[in-house]
Amino acid sequence: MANTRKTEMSASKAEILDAAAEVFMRLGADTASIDDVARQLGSTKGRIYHHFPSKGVLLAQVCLRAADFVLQKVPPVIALDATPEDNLRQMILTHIPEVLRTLPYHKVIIQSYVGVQQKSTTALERELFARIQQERKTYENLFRDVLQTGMQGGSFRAQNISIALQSLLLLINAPVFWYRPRADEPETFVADLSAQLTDMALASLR
Amino acid sequence: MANTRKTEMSASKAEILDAAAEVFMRLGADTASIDDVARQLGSTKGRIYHHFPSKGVLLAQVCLRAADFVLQKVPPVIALDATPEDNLRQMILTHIPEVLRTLPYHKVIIQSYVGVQQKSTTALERELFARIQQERKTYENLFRDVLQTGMQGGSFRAQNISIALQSLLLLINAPVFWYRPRADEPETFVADLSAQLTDMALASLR
DNA sequence: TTGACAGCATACTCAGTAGTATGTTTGCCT
DNA sequence: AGGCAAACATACTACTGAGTATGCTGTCAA
Repeated sequence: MANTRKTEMSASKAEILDAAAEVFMRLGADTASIDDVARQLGSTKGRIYHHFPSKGVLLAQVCLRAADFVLQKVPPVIALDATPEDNLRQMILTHIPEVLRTLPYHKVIIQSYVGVQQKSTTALERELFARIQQERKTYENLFRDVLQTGMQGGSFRAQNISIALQSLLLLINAPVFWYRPRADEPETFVADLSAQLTDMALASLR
Repeated sequence: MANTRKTEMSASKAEILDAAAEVFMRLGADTASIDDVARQLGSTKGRIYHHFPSKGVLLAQVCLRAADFVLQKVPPVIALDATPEDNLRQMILTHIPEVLRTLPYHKVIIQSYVGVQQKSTTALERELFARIQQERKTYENLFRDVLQTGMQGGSFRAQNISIALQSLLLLINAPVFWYRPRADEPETFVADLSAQLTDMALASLR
C-alpha cells in the first residue's frame, strides 16, 4: 500500500473541494474569494488554509479532480477489438453523464479553457497546472487515436484531424455550458441527451 | 440623421475598446485591472474613466460590440427562397471568419458564457447586459428558425431542437477556444477551417 | 494526567484596485 | 486674442481580499 497517490484525501479536504467547485462555478474562480468558499462551508478561512497553501493551489486541485473524474471512467470502455464507431460511441456515452454528475468541477475547469493565462507565482501551482494540462492531453489523445484509426479505416471522413478533434471535444462538453439540473426533468433526460449528442458527434464525422 | 445609434463612436472610444478586449482576453475580465488596459493604451486611467463610467460598463461595451459584429454580417446572407441547408451553410461560412477577425472581443464574451453571474451594481450595467442577452437571443433565433424549417421540411433529422441548437452554436464558435493566428499559416487557412466546420455542422444535423 | 499535535477559529497585515477630485493641455469657436 | 470645453494626466481615498500569526479545543498515545 505504498502508493495510494490521489485517493489519499481526507473527507474534510474533499468537502472543501466540493464547496470550492460550487462557489467558483457560481461566481467565477477569480471573482470568488476564499471567504466565499468558507461561508459556503459554514466555517472560516482558517480551515481552508490549513489544508491548502494558497487559492491557486485550491483552484488547481479542483481542476485536477475534474480531469480525474473522466479519466477514471472513459478509458475502461475502450475495446481494442471494437470498431472506431463503437468505441467512440461508448466513450461519449460514458463521458457525458460523468461530466453532468460532477458538473461544478467541469464548469470551473472550462473557465480555464478560454485561454486566460494563470499567474501562478509559486512553483507548486505551476507544477499542478502542468499536470492538469498533461492529463487533458492524455484524455484528448484517447479521442485522437480513435479518430485516426477511424479515418484510416474509412469509417470516418478524411479531414484535418486537429480541427475535427477540437470540435468533437467541444461538442461533447457542450452541455457543461448550458445544462442546469431541474427537479421536474424526466428520469431519462441525461441518457436521452447523451444519446442525441452521440448521434450528432458521430454524424459530424461521416 | 436623427438616429445614428451605435455607429456613433469616437475613434478614441473604439481604440479603448480594442485595448480592453485584448487585455481582458489575455488576463481575464475580472483579473485584469483598468490600469492594465491603460498601460496597453500607453496612457492612464483618466482617459478610460473619461469615456466609460465604470469597469463593468467597459466590459459590457466590449461584449456588446462582439455581439454586434456577427449581427451585422450574418442576417444579410439569409435568403428566403433558399433551402435550409444552403442558408445554414452561408450563415456559418459568414460567421466563422467574422468571429476570427474580431477574435479578442469574442474571447471576452465567451468568458461570460460559462454562466458566471455578473455582479452589476449600477442600473446602466444591468441594462447593458440585458441588451447583450437580448442580442444573443436574437442571433440564436436566426439559427433556430433555420433548424426548425429544415426539420419540418425533412432536410434535417428530427430531434430535440434546443439541444441541437446549443450544440450547433458551440460548434461554430469552437475556434474561439483554440484558434491562435500564426504568421506562418496558409492564406486559405481560415477559409478551409470554415469550410470544414460547416461540413461537420451540417453533417451533424442529418 | 499530560502533553503534543491535528484541526480549525480569530484577528490582524498589507498590497492591489476601483473610483474620485483636481490639475493641465489642446483644439475650436467667436 | 481669449475663453471654454473636451480630452486627458496626476494624485489621492477607501476598500477588498489574500495571506499570516496566533489562539483555542478536542483527541490520542505514553
